[in-house]
Amino acid sequence: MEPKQHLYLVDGSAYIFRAYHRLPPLTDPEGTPVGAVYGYTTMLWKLAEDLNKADGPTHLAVILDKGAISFRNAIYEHYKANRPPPPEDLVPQFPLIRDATRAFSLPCIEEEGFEADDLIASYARAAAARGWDVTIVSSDKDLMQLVGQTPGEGEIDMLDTMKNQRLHVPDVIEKFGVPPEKVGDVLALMGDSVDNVPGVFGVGPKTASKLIQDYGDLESALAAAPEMKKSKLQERLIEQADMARLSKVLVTLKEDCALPIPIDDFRLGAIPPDPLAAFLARHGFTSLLKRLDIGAGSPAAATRLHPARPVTAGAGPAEGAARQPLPEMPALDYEAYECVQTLDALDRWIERAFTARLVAVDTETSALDAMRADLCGVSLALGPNQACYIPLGHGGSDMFAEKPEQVPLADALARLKPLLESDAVLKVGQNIKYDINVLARHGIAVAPVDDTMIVSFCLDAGRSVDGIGGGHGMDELSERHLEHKPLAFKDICGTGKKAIPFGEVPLDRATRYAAEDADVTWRLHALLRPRLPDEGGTRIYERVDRPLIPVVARMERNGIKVDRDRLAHLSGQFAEAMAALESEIHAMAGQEFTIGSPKQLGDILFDKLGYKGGRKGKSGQYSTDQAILEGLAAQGAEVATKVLEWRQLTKLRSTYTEALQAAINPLTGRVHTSYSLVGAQTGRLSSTDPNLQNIPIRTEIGRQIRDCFVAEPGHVLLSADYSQIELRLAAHMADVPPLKQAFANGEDIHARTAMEMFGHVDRDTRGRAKTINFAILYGISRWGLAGRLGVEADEAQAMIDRYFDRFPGIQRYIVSTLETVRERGYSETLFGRKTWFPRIHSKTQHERQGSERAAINAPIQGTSADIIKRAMARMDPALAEAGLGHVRMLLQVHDELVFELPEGDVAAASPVIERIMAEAALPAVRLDVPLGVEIGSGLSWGAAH
DNA sequence: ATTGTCACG
DNA sequence: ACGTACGTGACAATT
Repeated sequence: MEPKQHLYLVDGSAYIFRAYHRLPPLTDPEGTPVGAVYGYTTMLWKLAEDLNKADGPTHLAVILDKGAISFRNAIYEHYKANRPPPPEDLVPQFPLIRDATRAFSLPCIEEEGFEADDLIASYARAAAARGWDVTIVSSDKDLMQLVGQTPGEGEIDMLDTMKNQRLHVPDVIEKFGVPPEKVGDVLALMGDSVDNVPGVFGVGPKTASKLIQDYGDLESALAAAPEMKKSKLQERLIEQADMARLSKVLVTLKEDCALPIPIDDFRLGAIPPDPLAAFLARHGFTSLLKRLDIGAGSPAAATRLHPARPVTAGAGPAEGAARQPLPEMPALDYEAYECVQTLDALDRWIERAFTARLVAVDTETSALDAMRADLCGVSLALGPNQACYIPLGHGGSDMFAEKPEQVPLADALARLKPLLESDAVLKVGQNIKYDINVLARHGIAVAPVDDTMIVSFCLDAGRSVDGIGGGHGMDELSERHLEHKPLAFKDICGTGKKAIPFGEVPLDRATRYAAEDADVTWRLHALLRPRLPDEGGTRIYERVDRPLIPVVARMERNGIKVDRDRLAHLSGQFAEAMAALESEIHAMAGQEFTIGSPKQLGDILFDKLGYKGGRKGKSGQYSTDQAILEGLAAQGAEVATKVLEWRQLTKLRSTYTEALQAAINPLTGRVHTSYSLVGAQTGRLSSTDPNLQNIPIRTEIGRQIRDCFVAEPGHVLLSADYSQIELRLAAHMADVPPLKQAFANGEDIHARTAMEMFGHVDRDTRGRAKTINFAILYGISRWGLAGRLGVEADEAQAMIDRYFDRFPGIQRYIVSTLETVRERGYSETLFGRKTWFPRIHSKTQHERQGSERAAINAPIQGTSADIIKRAMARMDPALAEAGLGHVRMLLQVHDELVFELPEGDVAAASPVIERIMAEAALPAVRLDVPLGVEIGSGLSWGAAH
């Protein structure tokens, strides 16, 4: 049995007139008269206070008149013609009623051609027919026709908030002498001078009521008139029978209007305080504002957090959950989608979205790069199958070509902007950072947002095995959670040479594809988002990853400047050197071959030239990787040295000097990478297109590429990086006193390790100690360490044993971490980020051990990622507060942040950046070790180190 | 599409 | 019998 629903319908237009006459002529700080608005606002406030009561409304909407003309004017041209124009200082208050309603995040309905009464009647009947109770908040006598209860349906009553009276059937009978269904007949006879309903002249309330009581209804009374005793009344009843009939039509409410917004959308949720506070502040309603801040008795009191939840297939409303069970989601229906091609249709969707307070959004573009792609359209979803596509850039760029009917881009964006920027409406996306950036380029700052991809990541990171079954892409999520395979992009646009841009796809197919994406996103959100609190994902999602979305989006839009000429120059140098090496290598090999082919190279080196190196891999191919070639070089094989040099140059040239030039965005002149927030299982970011997290630094020749990343004239690049952050975290997490102490004292940690391990420090022992330290972080194996150090496995084992001995805590950490991962299936960072290890119990030793090493590393690497993410999220506000709002954060490279700022601001910005990074774990986690931050600046990235 | 190699933290 | 450090992404050759 469905819990009882209770719909409140507020007659907003009628209310404002009453409020106007009852309240003093207040004006707001801008001088706008707001007396009536204030009255209206307090009325909404009072209603909102009932929101959490057991017998209060579950659904609510405000209904307004739109325009002065309705269908009744077509029937009777004098209808409402007597109305005096509204007072001058009331006129500017009409639009504010809508603003006030929006400020409460309540739906606001108005429909051209119908009066508020008709919409109220239609909604009331529709809701009652579903068994809902309905309260009409009004004192309009016309609406009293609706009061009562049809058997099997819900009850309709009225509420007069000014008199604080509820009106039921007996009250109507008392007022009119007839039951509600006869009220229309009474009204028809008596007429209404205000609305200019003629009625029968000389018949007032008393007479009208008496006539209907005596004869049953209007027609019977009119029919009986000739037999009545002669009187003025009888004469007029006969004479004006038609006027009475016309009046009946005028006072009869139209109860079957199309409902512009489904009733389900009126579902109440918590009222977000921010938009309300902004409204109250703007209009100087300080006493209400104070009550809101205090929280006592305010409508937002019960739920100060963001309401962030869907409306119908709810993801667990804060306080209304018990009332509405989660309905089954209907199967996906492509026919249900709407292609929005007119401004009116668009407005309707936007209004509905405001009402729903949660909308899934997806943008379609001409390409994958958010910083270059053109907008083709936007899709919205408000519930399962309630989705639309708004084409905006279809039909190609040819100005003269015939294009499908579309809302002009600028108009559509102007309408979408308030919705997409509204604090009160949560925008849900799958990888919404992309949409944020596309729309940011059109001047829309999308916020607040939720991201299904990131929700999935916070729940299920690492769940995939070999990339199968645990990814966070939409198609994959849809198949996994919705058992639905969405239309494939390539089936819509084709693939390869035959591919067409999305803007060329016919609208019907585009609508199916695009609206489906929004629909699926909405459904995924409804399914996944409620899992966060149940599965311990809320903390990391709400406190770390979600706040990072707009931050990373802005970094991507900032981009970084690269010196194209310098890159081109380097490229040329590399090419020359490569050509020289190539001929030398060919000469040494005694033949020409493709040096870049490991297969050919292996055959030349090992078969033709006879070097020793051995086969490797199931392919039966010779391995020619760096370690092997270095081995050969050590034996005196000069070819190997040349090949290594050649390889380095080709790598640098193709991956960096050439690719980076191509990556310069022609619109901005800068390089904009794309960060993935779900790219690394540990919680690290990853960078693509281009990858700016692997720019060379280790070799001199590679460093020249870093010098090509430059600041704008008058500016510098500032690089701030955590020093040894993972080792510091290991010292804390494993609780290793000597390591903690060394960090507290600011010692050279590798030297300290060398001292502990070997009893003395020199270049060799420090280098070996460094290797061992990293080995620990990565989950050590005797063979791995042996290979790295060039010693036998048992010697490596002896060193590991000694390390465990000198640094007590490390072994305990490893054992207990593995124990928990084996037991629970996941590891956790200090901030609660989970990484799953589905193969921790694998029967294959190799797989199992691989998982074990990753499981030892994940909490450390992941905690480091959490910390820098927290620093990033706090950085812009901190800089702004210090008057450094123009300092731009450009890049993140795992333990490093790169900024661009005017040269003169380095001294002011450095301590702010340093502090935010060093204190990023606080207050959630108090580390036993300090977080060291090193800062440098210069004209290029290379110079900033 | 997969493999080998190598750039980064 | 295997094949070793954790986490990534891009390119070129090869399938």
